[in-house]
Amino acid sequence: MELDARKTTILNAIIETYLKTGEPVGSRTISKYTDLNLSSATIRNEMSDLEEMGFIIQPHTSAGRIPTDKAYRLYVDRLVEERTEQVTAMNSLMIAKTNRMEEILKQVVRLLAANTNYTAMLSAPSYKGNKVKFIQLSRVAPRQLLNVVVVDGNIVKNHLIDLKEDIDDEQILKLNLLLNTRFNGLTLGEINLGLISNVKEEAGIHSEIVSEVLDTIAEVIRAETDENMQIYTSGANNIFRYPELADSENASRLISTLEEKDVLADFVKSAEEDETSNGIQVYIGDESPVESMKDCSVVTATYELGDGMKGTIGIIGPKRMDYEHVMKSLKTVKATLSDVFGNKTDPARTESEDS
Amino acid sequence: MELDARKTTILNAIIETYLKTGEPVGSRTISKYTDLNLSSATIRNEMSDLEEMGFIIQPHTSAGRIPTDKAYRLYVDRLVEERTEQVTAMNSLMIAKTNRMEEILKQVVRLLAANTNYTAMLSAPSYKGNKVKFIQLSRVAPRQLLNVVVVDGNIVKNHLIDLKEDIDDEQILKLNLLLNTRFNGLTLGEINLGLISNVKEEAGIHSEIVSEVLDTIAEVIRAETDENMQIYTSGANNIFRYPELADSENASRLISTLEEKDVLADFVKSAEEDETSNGIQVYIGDESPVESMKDCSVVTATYELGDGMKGTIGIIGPKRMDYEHVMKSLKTVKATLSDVFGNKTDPARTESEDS
DNA sequence: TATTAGCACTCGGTCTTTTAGAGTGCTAAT
DNA sequence: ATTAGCACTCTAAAAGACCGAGTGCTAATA
Repeated sequence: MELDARKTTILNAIIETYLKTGEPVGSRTISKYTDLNLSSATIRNEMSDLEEMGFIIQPHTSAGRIPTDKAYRLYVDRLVEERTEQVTAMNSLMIAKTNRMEEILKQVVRLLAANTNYTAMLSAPSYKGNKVKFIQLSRVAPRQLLNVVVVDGNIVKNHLIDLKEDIDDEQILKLNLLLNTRFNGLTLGEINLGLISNVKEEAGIHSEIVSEVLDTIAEVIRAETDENMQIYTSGANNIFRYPELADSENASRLISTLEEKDVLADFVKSAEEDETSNGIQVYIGDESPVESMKDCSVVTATYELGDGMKGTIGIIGPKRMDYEHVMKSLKTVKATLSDVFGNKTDPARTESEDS
Repeated sequence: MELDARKTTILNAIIETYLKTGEPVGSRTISKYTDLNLSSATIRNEMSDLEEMGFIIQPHTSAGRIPTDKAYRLYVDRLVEERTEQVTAMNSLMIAKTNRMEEILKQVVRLLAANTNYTAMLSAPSYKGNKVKFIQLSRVAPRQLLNVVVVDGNIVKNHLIDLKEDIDDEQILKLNLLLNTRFNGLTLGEINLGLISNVKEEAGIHSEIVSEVLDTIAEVIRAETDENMQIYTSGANNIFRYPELADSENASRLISTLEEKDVLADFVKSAEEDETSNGIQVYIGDESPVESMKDCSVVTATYELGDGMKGTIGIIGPKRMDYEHVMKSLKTVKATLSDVFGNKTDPARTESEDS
């Protein structure tokens, strides 16, 4: 069977009506809603076809129809094509001036949730692949060294090292020189255990201390490549706005996922991998890799701050979410973030991160 | 009217039964449950008295009675008195060895939630009042300085400073000297704007740069005294276990509070202020300063890591929570935390924090 | 005087029945 | 190909019936 123009119109009308009301849509409604001027009987026939084709289903015999995931997919794909590239300045998105990146991100995610009435998530930009710019050891106390690593994007990592034996200033100087010569310009990913053991040998003298120091650095790096991604969420309570998500069974699982951020982190990671042309990704129901979101749709976008720093923003809502609005909002936020943080000399960029 | 022994016994029976079932308790139940050997009629008379005294109420005419906040308060106070000081080793509390403080805290809060079946919260230890141990400026790029501040408790704060003009090594050295002389040994709270403007004058030369640097430091400190307390929560979904909290109205508000951590931060702060003898605090219903927890009870405990570093752990649950178990768990966690982190040379302590 | 048995009464919860209405599928007419 | 009409289905909501837990009161009892 062919999905001709009329069927498409009808299907669209069904989807849009359902997005608004959340109630199954009947033939009579469509007959009035569209400008097709068809009687409900005709619509019924078409609907019967559409059901056969798997685009809509009846929750029960004598109810109207609701869209299936397949229908949503069609709808979203068309939306994406239309590329309403008009990134309208979301004027409600007035970011209060703060210097603290973290605060800004929290605000952004809050705004996003408030603006859409869905749940919003945001992963802080991660700086995997950024180059080491500066390494420094300094003495804090007789047997305590502070190790600071600055990487591209002005991210600062630091770590305190407790030593078993003393070390004098000259040795520290030497070590600093060595570290900078060997590691500068490398990405954290490139500084692997092999390289580190190389440097250990090279250091020779005081290998004990060097070893300790390098182990610490290795650990910092490992912590980096690990999945300790910062994720902020907001508007979890919005799920209660949508009865189909609000039953305690489902809500409980969702809340749990949102609270224990690690599942979200995995999600974000995989979302960053399946890049799309316009950077926006839509997961409808089962398409999402997260079990607890089987009844939701998730729309994500990746934002970039230059320097290869990337993060992800996402909206989690019912399948009948207002995809158009959500995608527009995400685009706006994406643009805004790049705008605010993209500029190298912006003070907000000089914010440091913890180790 | 007097709250005599028999009334107390009956009230206790009511509370304990209600804690278990969550259903209003009738006279007949009590008549069987207690070893008083009284008929339901007698119990009814007593219950009528207890109601008049404000300890129990009927949700509706023909229902049993449920305890009021006043009754819970009585019950809890007695529990506290009994001081079951036997901090039993919560053997399920096997903290996996990790070096990252943050990870440990997250695990602790998760365990606490799992162990009690309520919602748990935990504030990371804050180091207000700790003394500056070490300050260092170093050049990262021609017009970029890295400012590192280490305070007692081995907390590292750092901040990058972008300069408008160049600065040479000698000047940096001088500044370092100045900063350490003037600020070492002071608490972050003591380094106020007045002192900073003093130092600014003292520096004299290159006041432009010094000014910039000091402003940055001032900002770091301000950020500290600000309420940017780290708070972890777990088991928010547990509220769905208790029907009296699970209606979407209430759940929504609770979830929202748990997600936007700032209200919790205020709570924690005030909880740290009203210290009790045994360090455990119980807020029943309206006693809690947080609006959305009017239908909950909250039990908090303050833990200390020496060095004056303090944090708070808390349990949020229904008023009919198992106070005894909760308090025991909190005590155990409190002890465990001090144990794990209290030791100065423990590697976990050398963890740094972000600025 | 304190306790208890007994009884009428209340009222929320559950289960069943009824009803209204939305929607369908099918058929016959256009 | 479209539509009007009709019988049929099924849900949600309303209405009623009923149960039972629980109470308050009174009169009997120890």
